[in-house]
Amino acid sequence: MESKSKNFIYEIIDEDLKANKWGESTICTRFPPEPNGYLHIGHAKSICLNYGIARDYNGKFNLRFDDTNPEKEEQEYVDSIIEDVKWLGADFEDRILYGSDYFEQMYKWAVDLIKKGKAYVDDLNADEIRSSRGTLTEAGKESPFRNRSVEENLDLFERMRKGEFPNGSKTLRAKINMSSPNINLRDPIMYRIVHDEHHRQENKWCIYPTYDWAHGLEDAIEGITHSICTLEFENHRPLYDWFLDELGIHHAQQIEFARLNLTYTVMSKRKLLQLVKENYVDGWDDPRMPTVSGFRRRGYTPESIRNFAEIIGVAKRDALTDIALLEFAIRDDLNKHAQRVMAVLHPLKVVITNYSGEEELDGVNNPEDPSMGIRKIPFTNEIYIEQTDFMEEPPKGYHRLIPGGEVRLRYAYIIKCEEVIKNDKGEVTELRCTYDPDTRSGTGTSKKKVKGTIHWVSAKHTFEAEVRLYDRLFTVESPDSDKEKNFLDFMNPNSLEIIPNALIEPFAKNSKKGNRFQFERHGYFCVDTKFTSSEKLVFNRTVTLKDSWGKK
RNA sequence: UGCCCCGUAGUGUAAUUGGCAACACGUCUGACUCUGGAUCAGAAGACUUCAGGUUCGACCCCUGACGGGGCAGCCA
Repeated sequence: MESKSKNFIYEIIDEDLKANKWGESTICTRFPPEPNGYLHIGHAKSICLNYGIARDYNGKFNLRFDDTNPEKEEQEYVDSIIEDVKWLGADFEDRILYGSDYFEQMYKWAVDLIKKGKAYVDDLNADEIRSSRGTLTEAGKESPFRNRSVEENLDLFERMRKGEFPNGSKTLRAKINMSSPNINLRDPIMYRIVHDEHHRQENKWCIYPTYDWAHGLEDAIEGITHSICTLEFENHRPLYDWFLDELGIHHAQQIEFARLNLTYTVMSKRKLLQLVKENYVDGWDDPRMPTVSGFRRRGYTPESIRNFAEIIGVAKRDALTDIALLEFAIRDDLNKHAQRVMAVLHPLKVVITNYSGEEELDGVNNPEDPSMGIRKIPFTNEIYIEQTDFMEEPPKGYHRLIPGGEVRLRYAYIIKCEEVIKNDKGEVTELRCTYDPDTRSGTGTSKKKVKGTIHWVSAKHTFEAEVRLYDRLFTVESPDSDKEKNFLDFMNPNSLEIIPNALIEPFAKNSKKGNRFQFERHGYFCVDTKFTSSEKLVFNRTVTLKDSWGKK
C-alpha cells in the first residue's frame, strides 16, 4: 500500500491484517448491484472503492448480482451492468456471480434456523405485520403465530416453497425481539411468497429471500472479507451479525460509507427510471444522465471517472460533491489526449479580399503531446468564423475581431476587418477582411502582435455536422431535497441545445463513433454512438473548456 | 419522541493516532501563450458547530447541548 493518505476503510483493513483477522485468506471485496436499473456515477464510486481495495491488497473482487426480487429485475439491466463495470476497468476476472444461485443453500440455512427455534412461519398479512411492528418509540407486538412448533414451521415452510400458498399469505420470520429499539431486529422477514418469473431462475422458486436475509449469506458463501456498503445499512448490521452468528458461518466485516451526491443532478435509481420512463431523456444513456452509460456516451473516459473517485475520497459524513470536481477530472484527461480540431458552431462568413488561391497550413494535433503530430488545414479566401468572435461595439477587454481591428486566424494569418455587411434587419451577415501575407503561422516573419486568436474553417472544405450542447439537467444544486417541490419542477428546459449544421474542419470528417476531439476554444466533443449515421456525424459536447472571459 | 451514524475554508477530503490545520477542486492576482485552454508563480479563504472537562498541550479523548442524516417495505 502506497497511497499517501488512506481513507478510514483502508485503515480498518490494515488493522485487520495486522491482527491476522483473516488468517491465510486474501482480502475479498464485491460490488453487489441489484439488476433493476442502470449504474450511475455513485455506483462507479463504489466499484472503484471495492475494486481498488482488492487490487491494492492483491485480493479478489467479485461482481455479484443481488437478484432476490423478481418483480423489479431484468436481464437488460444485468447486461448493462456487466458492460459498465468492465468499461470502468474493474477486473472481476470470471466471477460474474448471482445471489439467486445460492437460493438452495439459503433455504437450507433457513431450515437450520427453524430447527433451532429461531425462525417461524407467520400467517399475518403485510398490513398486520406493519401494524404490529410498533413505531420508532413503541415496542411491537408478537405475532400470534410466533410460537408454532418446529415441526409445524418446517412443514409450512416446505409447503410455501412448493407453492401451496398465494402471494403475501405467509412469510418466514426470524424470531428475535419485537421490542428491540432497532426496528430491524423486530422479527424481520426472511422469505416472502412471490409467484413471479425470475430473470434467471425462471419459475423454479416462488419464495424469495429478502435482502436482509440474503445479503450476509451471499458474502459468507463467497468468502468476502470486507463487505462495503452505504450508510443506510448501518442499522442492519446487527441483524446480519445475528444471522451469521446463529448459523455459525463466515462473517464478513461490513463497513459503511457515504454515498455520492452530485450537484445539479439526482442519484436515485427510482428517479432516474422515472426520467427514462416518462421520456424526459432519451434513455438511460442520455448524455445528460449521471449514469455510467450516460457519461460514456457523453465522452467521459473511464480514467477520468476513476480519477474522480480518487479525488473525492471516502468518508462517513453525507456530502454534496460539486460537479466541478468531475469536470476537472475529465478536462484534465482530455486535455492530455484529445485531438484538436477547429469547428464553427454559429458561422459568420468572412471574405478575405486580397487573398487568392488555396494552401494548406499546419495545425498542431495536441500541444500537450508532440507525439500526436501535425495535420494539414486547408485555407482559402472564404472562411467562416464564430459569430461571437466579432463585435461591432465590443465591451472593454474584448480582444477578438472588431471593425478596423486585427485578429490572428489560428494557424493562418492576421486579418483586418475592413467592412461589415448587414441584411435588411441590420444583422451582420458577412465581413470583408484583408490579410497580412507576412504573418503566416510558423514562418516567424511576423513582427505583429495581436491580442486575439480565433478559430475558423474554410468554406470550401468544411463539412456540416450536428452538434449537441449539453447543460446541467437541473437548475438547482440539489433538486431532490426540496420539501415542497418535486425534483421534476427543477428540470432545466435548456439542458440540450442542438446545432443541426455546425461547420467542422475536414480532418474530423471520417471520425468514428466514440472518437473524441477538442474543438478549439469550445470544449471537448465526441462522436455520438446513438444518432450518428452514415449520412451525418453527431457530436456530443462532453464538457466546455474553462472560460475565464465569458463567465456566466 | 426511541435507536444508530455524522459535524474541519465555498466544495470534497487530510492531519504520521494528543504536538500550533494540509491537499485537490473552485475563486482572485500576475507571468507566459497563435486555444481568453494548458502551464508557471502567487493570494485570499477555517478561532476544526457550541459549552464545559481531562492534559504542559485537544480537530483528535470524556460529558452535555446544537445541527445534519438514516431507520417503522413481504424494496435494496
